[in-house]
Amino acid sequence: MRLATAFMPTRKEDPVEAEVVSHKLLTRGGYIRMVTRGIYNFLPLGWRSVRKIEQIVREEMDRAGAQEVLMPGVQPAELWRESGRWDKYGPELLRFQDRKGSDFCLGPTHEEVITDMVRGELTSYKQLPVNLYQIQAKFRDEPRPRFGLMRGREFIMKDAYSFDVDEESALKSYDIMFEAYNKICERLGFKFRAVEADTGNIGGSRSHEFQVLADTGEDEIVSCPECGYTANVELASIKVEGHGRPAGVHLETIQPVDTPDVRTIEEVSEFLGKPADQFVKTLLYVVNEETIAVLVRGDHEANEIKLRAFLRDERGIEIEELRMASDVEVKEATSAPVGFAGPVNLHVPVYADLAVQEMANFVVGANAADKHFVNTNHGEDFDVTTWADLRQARGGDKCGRCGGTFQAYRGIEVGHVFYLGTKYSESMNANFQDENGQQKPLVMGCYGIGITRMLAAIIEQNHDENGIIWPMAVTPYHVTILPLQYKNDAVMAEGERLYKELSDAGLEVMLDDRNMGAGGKFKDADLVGIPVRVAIGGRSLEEGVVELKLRDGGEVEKVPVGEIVDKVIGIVQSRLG
RNA sequence: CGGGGUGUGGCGCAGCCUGGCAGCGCGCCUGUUUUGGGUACAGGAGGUCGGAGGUUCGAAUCCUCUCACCCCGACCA
Repeated sequence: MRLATAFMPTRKEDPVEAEVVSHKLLTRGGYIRMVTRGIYNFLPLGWRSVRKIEQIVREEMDRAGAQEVLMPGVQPAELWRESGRWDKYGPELLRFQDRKGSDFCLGPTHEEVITDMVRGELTSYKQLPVNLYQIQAKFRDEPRPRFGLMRGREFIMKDAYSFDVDEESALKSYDIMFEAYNKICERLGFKFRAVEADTGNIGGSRSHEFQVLADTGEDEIVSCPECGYTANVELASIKVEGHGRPAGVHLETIQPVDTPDVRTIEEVSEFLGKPADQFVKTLLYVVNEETIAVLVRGDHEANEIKLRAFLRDERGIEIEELRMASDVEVKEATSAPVGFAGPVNLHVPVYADLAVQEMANFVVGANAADKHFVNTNHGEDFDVTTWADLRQARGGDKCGRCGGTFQAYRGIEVGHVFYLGTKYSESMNANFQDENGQQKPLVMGCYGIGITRMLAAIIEQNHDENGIIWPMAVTPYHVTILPLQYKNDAVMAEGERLYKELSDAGLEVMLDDRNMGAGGKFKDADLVGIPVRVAIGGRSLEEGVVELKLRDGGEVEKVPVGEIVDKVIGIVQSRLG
């Protein structure tokens, strides 16, 4: 590609709305442009890298025995009504009507369509297992798109769906996908972790996320160096040492204190001069119309996913609705404004996190405006209905599996694998006949990879202050040639020669034939991030050499013009593996 | 959805408070200059000031409504 006529609009300045480095560099480097919030154009360079990522994913999916299909972006409401998700999915599902007034949506995921596609076709156990995938644009009307390609509303995803005869076989399919995802992340050069995860509203029971480690990631994960247990903080189980208060601690008498107009833990903590870990937070939730209280230590975070699992598994509650109580409901339950809720004389079920069990003489809200209690003790001043692990894990917590100490990381979720079971096949009547002639629902799994999110994640892990540093596997071009003096015919001719010979050898080559100064060419080359750079200057050319430099480091190397072609080919081939 | 903010040539911004010629830097075009990390000078093109309504002799500026976008909190590939 010749830059003189290429559509590669680079910029000197960061886009004002960009927060993270991948968004800044993709925009400045001429890879993407925003069309409207959460929706992007992929310019020629950006699209080349997207297609390379797609191709790697495609190769690994095919190798794992999956078959590629393409489903529509526009989906009829009937299928969603059949699965029950038309009412459950919420405003993230973009809905609209056709000219006849029939309901449609833009596909945020494709369980319904794929189940519809195979039902009536996969009718015998002899046809199974089958795994189908597609690479296609999804649309989710995210409440808050941000960070460029990391959380768009329209994004490219690879989604795969497996169909098996029973759970055992389905878990084999799951493991095959799990391995394929590891392979894909390795080929893309990611530093990543496969972590145990929540299943969200896709449904199902077993699930792993593939998290690329990056400080800008939106997810928090913890990992135990002792036993290798790694999980999203939403899910990670925490071991609590011992039980109850430390022996010999003297229990003080509960006392009310005035706390005028201080509500949050930080405010009260500062006001009373006590650290947050001597507070107990009282959070009110509404479960199916009933108000409940959840207690966690002041410096801990309650975890709605654990709470949900606890209510379902330990309390046997069929959860229709679980949400934080509204201001009005808080007032009803505590007869105080928001910010002063506490467990003393609170007439709702009280579920407390295990960490609270070890606390004594702590501070709680007094269920009255501008008042808190100090020296509060569970068992003395209030009763806890049930103790449970209800908080989010964090670095330094004890591993729930082995008692080791968790390390915390931030991650970008680029992939997610689910064991679905028969959730969709049952609701949508996708059955097959087993070897005994019995009708059985297909057992399913589903597997997603955010292709365009991966593009952003690669840059988050591969950049410096000057720009992108592409891994050879996904760079839009392998090598860039910079003839530095555009009025020097010998320099330009040498550029043309290298461009032709390297292209003829099968490499993807960029030639900066623009009529501009050397400085601008160097700046753009660093920004755009092509891994191999060959600079041709008038003086060094007279000495019979050109200058080779790799984007990921090292010094400029002078290479005789007769050797440069073979040398570059060697570098590119060795890096492509 | 809740809270905070911004909309002015392609990009980044000033002007608004206190109404009176629509400006600056970058980029772009022409010429000269420079020729190894965004050279310098001169000339030039390009804007319904997000939109609608109102106040006024006069509105980018004041008022009302509206739309869009950004940032901080609950979701997900």
